[in-house]
Formats: sequence, C-alpha cells, structure tokens
Amino acid sequence: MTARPQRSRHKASRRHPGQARAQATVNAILEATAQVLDRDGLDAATTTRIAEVAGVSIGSLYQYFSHRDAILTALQDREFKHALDLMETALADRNLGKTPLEIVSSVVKGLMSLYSKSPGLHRVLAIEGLRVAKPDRVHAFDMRVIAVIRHFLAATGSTVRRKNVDAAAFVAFQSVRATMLAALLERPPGLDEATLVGEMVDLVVRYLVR
Amino acid sequence: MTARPQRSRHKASRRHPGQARAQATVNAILEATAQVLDRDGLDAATTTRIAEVAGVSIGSLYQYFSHRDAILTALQDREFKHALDLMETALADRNLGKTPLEIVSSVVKGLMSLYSKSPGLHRVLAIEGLRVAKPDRVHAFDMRVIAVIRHFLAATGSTVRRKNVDAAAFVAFQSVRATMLAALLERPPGLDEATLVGEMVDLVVRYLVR
Amino acid sequence: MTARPQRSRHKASRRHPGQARAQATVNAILEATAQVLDRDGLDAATTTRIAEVAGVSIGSLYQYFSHRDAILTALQDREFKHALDLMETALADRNLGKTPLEIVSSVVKGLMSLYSKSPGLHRVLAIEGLRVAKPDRVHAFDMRVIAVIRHFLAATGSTVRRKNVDAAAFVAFQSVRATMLAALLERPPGLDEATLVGEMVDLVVRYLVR
Amino acid sequence: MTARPQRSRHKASRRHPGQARAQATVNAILEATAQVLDRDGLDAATTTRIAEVAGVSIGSLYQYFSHRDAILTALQDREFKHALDLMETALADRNLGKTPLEIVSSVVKGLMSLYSKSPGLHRVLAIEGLRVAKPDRVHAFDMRVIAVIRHFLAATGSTVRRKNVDAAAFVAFQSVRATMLAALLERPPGLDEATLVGEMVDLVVRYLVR
DNA sequence: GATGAATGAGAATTCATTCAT
DNA sequence: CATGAATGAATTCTCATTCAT
Repeated sequence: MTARPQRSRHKASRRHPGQARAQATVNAILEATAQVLDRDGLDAATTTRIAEVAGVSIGSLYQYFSHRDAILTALQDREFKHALDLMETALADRNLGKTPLEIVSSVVKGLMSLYSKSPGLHRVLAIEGLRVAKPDRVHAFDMRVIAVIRHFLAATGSTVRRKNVDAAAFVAFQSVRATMLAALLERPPGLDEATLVGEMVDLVVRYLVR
Repeated sequence: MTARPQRSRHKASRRHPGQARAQATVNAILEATAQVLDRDGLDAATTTRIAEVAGVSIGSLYQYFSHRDAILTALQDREFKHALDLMETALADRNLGKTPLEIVSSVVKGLMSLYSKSPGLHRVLAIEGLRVAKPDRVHAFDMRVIAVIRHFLAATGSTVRRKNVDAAAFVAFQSVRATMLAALLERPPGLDEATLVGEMVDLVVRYLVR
Repeated sequence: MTARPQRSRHKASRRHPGQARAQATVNAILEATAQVLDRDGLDAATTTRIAEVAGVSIGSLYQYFSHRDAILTALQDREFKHALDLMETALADRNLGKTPLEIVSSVVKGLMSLYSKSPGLHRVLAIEGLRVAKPDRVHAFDMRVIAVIRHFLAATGSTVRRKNVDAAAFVAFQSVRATMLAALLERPPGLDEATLVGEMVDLVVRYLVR
Repeated sequence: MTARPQRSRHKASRRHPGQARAQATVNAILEATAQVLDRDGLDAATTTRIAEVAGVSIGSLYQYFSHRDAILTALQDREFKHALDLMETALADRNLGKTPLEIVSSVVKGLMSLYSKSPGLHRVLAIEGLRVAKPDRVHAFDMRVIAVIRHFLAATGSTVRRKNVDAAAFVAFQSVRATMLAALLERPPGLDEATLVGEMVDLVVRYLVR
C-alpha cells in the first residue's frame, strides 16, 4: 500500500545555486567531501559526516545534491577539470618550442603538486573511485587526457618514437598517475618528491621521445 | 562506501584448519570471495553472498574467519603470494644469463596473465587496496616486490643505469601494475594485450637498463 | 561513486518460511500489522512500529518481507482470502434451495462479523488501502467477488431482476461493504449492528431479487 | 503512510484573508491541492509541490495555512459544502411536488457529476478521509447529509417505507457515494456512467420508497 | 561442528516547518 | 509581506555478527 516517499527522479543537482549563500553551501559541501575522502577514504564519506564537516544540515546537503553520489560526481568533475586545465596549459601550442624535457617536466611537476595536496582524494577519485557503474567517467577523463597528449605529440611531430600514439599516451599517463599516487600514499624510503619527479620525467622522456 | 559496522576487533582467523574438510571449506570461501569481487566488486561481497556462492552457511563461514575483513585479508595474502612467486621465479638467479629484455618480458607476461584472469579482483585487492587500515599490507607487499627486484638488479650488476635502485624498482613495478589494470578495466581502443605487453616491456627496459 | 546498498530486487517475500519458528515470526508480523492498521491507520504502520508490536527486530521483519509494502500486500491477501471464502461458502451450489432472503442474509452477516472485528483494518485494506499503484489488487478482488456472485445468480436463475448481472453484483457488493464500514467506523446513533444487517439485507434483496 | 512529522498543533488558519489578493492566493493553493490530490494522490501533495503548482512560495503558503493539514481541512470544507449545496437544492421544499424518482434521480446525477470531475480528489477527501483525527469531520458531514435527507423525507410524508429514517438516509447515502467512487476509480467493464446512475437510482428508490 | 533465524547499529533520504533576508 | 535556504526528526532498509538449536 501507499506510495512510499517516491525515490526521487534523481536529476543530479537540484537547483541552480543562484544566490551567494547557496553557492557557499555547495562549496562547503564539496570541500568537506574532499577533506573526508582525502583523510579517511570513501567509506567514511557518509552524508552525515560530510554535512557535519561542512557545518551544514543534511537537509541542506540534499537541497543541492539529489543523492550522495551526485556529490562525489561533482567533486570528481571539479578535480578532473583541474587536472585537465593543468595539462592543457603545459601542453599548449605556444610551448611547442620548448624541449621535450622541459615540457614533460612541467606536466609531471604540475600533477605532482596537484596530487600531493590531497593524495587520498585523488586516489579515490581517479582509481579506487566510482566503484561499479562509473568507470565510464574515469574512462572519459582518461580519454580526454590522451586527446590532449596526442594533440601535443602530433604538433611536436618528428621526435616521437611511438607508432601507436594513443596507446603511448595512455601508458605514460597511467604510469605517472599511479606511481605518484602510490609513492605519495606509501612514502617508500628514499623516494622524496624531488626524486620522484626526476624519475617520472626520465621514465616518460625515454619512453616517448628517446 | 560500504560502511561495514565492524563491531569489534578479533584475531584474524579462528582455527588452523587441520582437517582436510576444513581446508576445503576455507578454499571454497576464498574462491567464492574472489569470484564475487571480480565479477561484482567489493560492495557485492557481503558475507551472505560469499557464503551462498561458497555453498556454506554463514555460521560455517564465521567458524573459519572471525570477521568479514579476515576473508579479504586472507585472499589478499594468497594473491600477493602468487605475484611474488611469479616474480621470484622470473628473477631467479639461474636467469642471470638471460638478456634484460627476456627477463623483463617474462615478468611482464607473467603479471599480465595473472591480472587478466580476474582484473576486477586485482583491482580490488591491489588498488582499492582493501580500504582503510590496509595500506600497510599493500606497502609490505610492495617492499617485498622491490626486494626481489633489487636482489636481481644487484646480481645483474653492470647494466642498470639507475642510481637509486629501490626507487627505480618501485617506479617500474607501480607503472606496470597500474597501467595493466587500467588497461584491462578500461580496455582503451587500440590497446590489446599483446600491444600492452610490448609497450610495458619497452617502458621498463628503457627506464631501467637503457 | 560506489555501488550503494543496491536497493534490492524486491521479490515480495524473502524465504519460504519452512521452519516453525519462521512461520511464527511471519504470523506475528502480520498480526502486528493488522493490529496497528486497525487501531491507528496506515500512517502509523511504520516498519519500526510493526516490528515493536510484533516483538521482533526490524532485521527479522526484513528477513521475511523484502519491503514494507510486501507486508501490507501479504496481509491484504490473507484478508481478501477470508472474505472470498466466506462468500463462496454462503453462495455455494448446495445453498441453491434456500430462499434469496436466507442467502443474502448469511452473506451480509458473514461480512458483518468479519468487518466488525477490525473495521479500521478493512477500511485500509479495501478502500483507503493500496494508495497509488495498487488499485489493481483491490480491483482484482472486486472482480473475484463479482464472479462468485454472478455464478450464484446464474445458478439461481429465474428470480434475478437485473439485466446487467455484473453491474448489479458490483453495486450490491460495494454498497454493503462501504455502508458497513462507514457504520462501524462512525457508529451513527440508532444504527446498531442488528439494524444495520437488517437494512443491508433489505437493500440488497429489493435491488437484486425484487 | 506519509507520516508527516506534524511538529505541533496550531490554530487552523492564520488570517482572515481580507484583501482580494490574499483570497486569490488562498484559492490558488486550494486549487493546486485539489489538482495534485486528484492526479497523484495524498502522498504527492507535499507542501513544496502544492506551492509550486499554486505558483506561490512555501513561505507564502504558510502565511495562509498554519500547517499542511489545514490546507486539506479547508479543501475538505469546500468540497463538503459543494455536496451539501447540491443536495439541499435537489431536496428543497419546492421540489416536494415531484415524484420520488425525479428527485432521487436529480440527487444521484448531481453527485455523479461532482465526483466524476475529480474522482481521485473525492476519494482522498471522502474515503481516505484525511487519515487519522479527521473521522469526526467526515462524520459531521454525514450527519448533515442525513439531516437534509431526513428533512426531505419528513416533508414528503407518506411514501417512505422505512421506520428508522436516519438509518435509511445513512445507508442510502453511503451506498451511493461508495459505489460511485469505486466505479469511477475501478471502471469495471460494462458499468458506464449512465448505467451506473440508473442502477443507483433504482437501488435507492426501491430501498426508500418502494 | 553446522545451521540459519534473529539482532540492531547505521546509512540514505524525505519533507513539514521556521526564519533571516 | 514574500521568499526560499536551512533544519532535523523520522522513515526505510542493509548487512556484519551472534547464538540457540
């Protein structure tokens, strides 16, 4: 009997946060989520916990996000955008004149500083993240990253020694991402950030450019 | 998420399964868990589901594992052991005579076949990393892998072009592991298993050996 | 992210209550639900309340009913069955010899005693009940009642003065049901049960048979 | 279900809407509520939904109605009034000259057209009976209906064949109301509105007048 | 030893109502 | 007066774990 609460239609976000206060609340929620994910991982990011950390009631949380997953998705969008912006900047056409070493170095350093601020968060978002059903989002991001790299390699022209450019871009990006995150999370002795950057740059340059 | 209540901390396993039947039950449970993890992911691996698939009552399940996590830990041990055995074999002293290419190739192929049998499982075990509290286990495994690689590189002697051998081993292993799993899970177009192996071998050889 | 608890597939009942204990629990739950519905109405029948009244944990409740609605459905089945049995008995072929007055009288008295035990419950189940989405169940019941009546009227033959027998059966049954429930719930002065039965019988006999 | 928290008991309406604009707002809210109830049922009639449909902010809604229930009560008053007006008109003293058939016919047709415009609404108002706590209101309405009928029957005098006039009025009215609503909601085959009216008239005339 | 019914803490989500702007 | 962001009590449902049989 009865038309139980009607598990809502789940549009991903409930209202256009027009007002300043609304925007502030949304930001607080995203920030809180990032913090909780980074520190304690996905399981700890319950709606209650997020609302607490954000200093907001659960009611408010659901005013802006139709369901828990929508928060994670929004956060992922935000962080993926950061990463893409960063790579696009480093690989912009105006950098075509620079040496491969310089360019790879700037990308690696950029990712390094991005990840080292909150490695736990990026691990959740990029790898552990999106359990079941959302690998598409990660995949879509990866494909965009590859597109950026491919575009750059194409413009660079001559020096690339790979036949399958997309495959190479995929391999390079995954290697850098995963190794960095693993290093940041495990902190293996003798592998400080500077060393790590050096190794990654060398790995990629040798692989891609000779 | 998951948020398993985790009511209390127990000792990890209840009995040393002396009898053959007991051992069979334990195996059935581990096998069932691996299957469920690989197919449906961590959230689907409820104790009930595992017991069902294993053809065992929950009561029995708890006879052999004090709590859910203990099953995952045991499974992780088993898989880590597989991977280590594999690498030890490939990097054994008796292979010192082979060319670096041959050796790297055998390691990469070995990992590839290991992962490709159940990528979902290895993703859960190695990357999702059994969530909270288990990074130490992953770390310990990584350190053992590095030790194996270091031992081999040391024995090999001359050809290694890295100063910090441990760092290099870490970088190489993480790159191979992560890229393989990502490729198996995302299946990016134009990156079939053979190509992938080729790329990984090339990546590692250039990085480690010149 | 994450495969949230997986709002289960909702098969209406979870396990065949094979054991005696299980059956007892199921009965306790249905009985508790009936009681709560009768006394306090549909809104009061929360899963928590039902479990409390049944002297059972919510966990147990969900062991036997996949969701709240399934309890109501089961209860409805049970009560509909009662009502149908009652009518089938009164209208059985072996009663063809009795006078219309005797037969109508026995049906009306039967329904009266059924409803007067828990008028609130029957109101919920038959009328208020099954908010949105389940009118089909009530409708299906009504159609079966009509079939029973039609069968009887057909067997009776001659005396029926209605052309559209199904319509007449519908009108007669709805009138009796609704009036009885309204009278039992409102207890209008001067309309005790005996009077009510008399009036209903007269209403129906005049309408159906002359 | 619904289970509206119902935080506290207020006086039923906040202001006697003196101004025209205020009255317009109140009407818009009632109209919106009627629409939502008719189309989607009680559970869908959330304050938010009502405010939306009425084109009013929730704030404004609460300016005119102290709590959700007050809206339903007001709407019920309005519809009860409609029904009573209708019956009073049909049963007015100036109709004493008409035949019973004519009079019953006009009442039945009137109710029919009233209900058929929005059967869902009347089901909610009259039968679901505004849940808990409101049976008194329904009862009061029923008593007024009976009074109207009694008054008429008394004036008519001779022809009525019932001893207990109040009981008869109750029975007749409940039968008509419930059967009509059930027919409108279930739409049983072979029972179109015209047939239904004919049956109801016959039912009542035979019962009341001979 | 094995079984599976029972338990209950905890998670997500809804919605009536308030109140600062 | 109007607005709509914020609140939080209340609800449904899940799943690890225990323990009587």
